[in-house]
Amino acid sequence: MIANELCNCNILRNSSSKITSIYDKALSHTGVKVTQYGLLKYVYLLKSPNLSQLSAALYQDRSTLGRNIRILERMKLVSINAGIDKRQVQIELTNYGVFTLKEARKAWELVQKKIELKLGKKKQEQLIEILKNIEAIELKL
Amino acid sequence: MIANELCNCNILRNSSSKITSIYDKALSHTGVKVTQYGLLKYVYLLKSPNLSQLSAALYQDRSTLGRNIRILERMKLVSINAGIDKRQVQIELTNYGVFTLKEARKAWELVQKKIELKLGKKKQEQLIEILKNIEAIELKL
DNA sequence: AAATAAAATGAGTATATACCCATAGTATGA
DNA sequence: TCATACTATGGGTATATACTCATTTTATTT
Repeated sequence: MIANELCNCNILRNSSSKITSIYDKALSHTGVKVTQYGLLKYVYLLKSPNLSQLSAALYQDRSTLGRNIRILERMKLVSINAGIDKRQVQIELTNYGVFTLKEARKAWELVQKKIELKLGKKKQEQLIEILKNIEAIELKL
Repeated sequence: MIANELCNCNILRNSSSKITSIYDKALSHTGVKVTQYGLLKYVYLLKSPNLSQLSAALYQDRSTLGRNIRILERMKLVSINAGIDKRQVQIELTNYGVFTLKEARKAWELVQKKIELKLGKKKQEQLIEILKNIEAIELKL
């Protein structure tokens, strides 16, 4: 009665997990994981944002972001300071954070290219297109 | 110097997260999340497996499985008993677990169909194909 | 049979994630 | 200006996940 059809959700979860571990291994010598690289990148791109700005840019929960950022702080990659508005925290890359971001960027470029080669340009583009579709889905539930 | 190109890994992570929350909402009235539904389904399909069998079927870490199964045990959805080989634990669905699995299955079918409609058959198939490619990737790192 | 190897699991530790609620600070409207 | 509403964040709690190491049991090899 219950068969084992492919679940869109679980195949995506599995692929996501698999590719995350590939990227993590490719970045491992830099000391950061691909998720942390993403965070550092946005702190850089948004030029010392506060948590709400970061979480809006990353479409992630603020408290999640807060926790993840505090890990980067422990790792001396970012500093967290009170903003002029004292409710806010201003997040800045440390020098070590900038250095690490650049190293991670090099490693990221390599693994990204390798994946693109393995997958081929056409499938790569199809994937992006389909995932955009998925992220745009709003089901009435 | 550091631009914001699309990262295969992060777009997959985001899509995975997004679609997980869609499935979770669709299943919410059954009391289980889509990941837990997947676990229940495999306990059913594998007919009271032990942890190693489950983790092999799901390509997941054994200790992860152990923790997730103990959550299902707390929820009275499965029972965990010692096997004949006393190292093993035998995992069985309770009656409530079977009932919940069936309810979750109905909800899963609905949301799965809705997603397929939104996405279209062609993209659906492309997605599966591409994700299989990704899961098969073995980079020498 | 005794020693050793292998298998199954659990526990410790850690990250990533989200939800809800409390609190502190700021802005706004009467 | 004072009460109220809004904003930014932190903390509690919970799930999902993986890695490493210890322990218990079983299997294998002298």
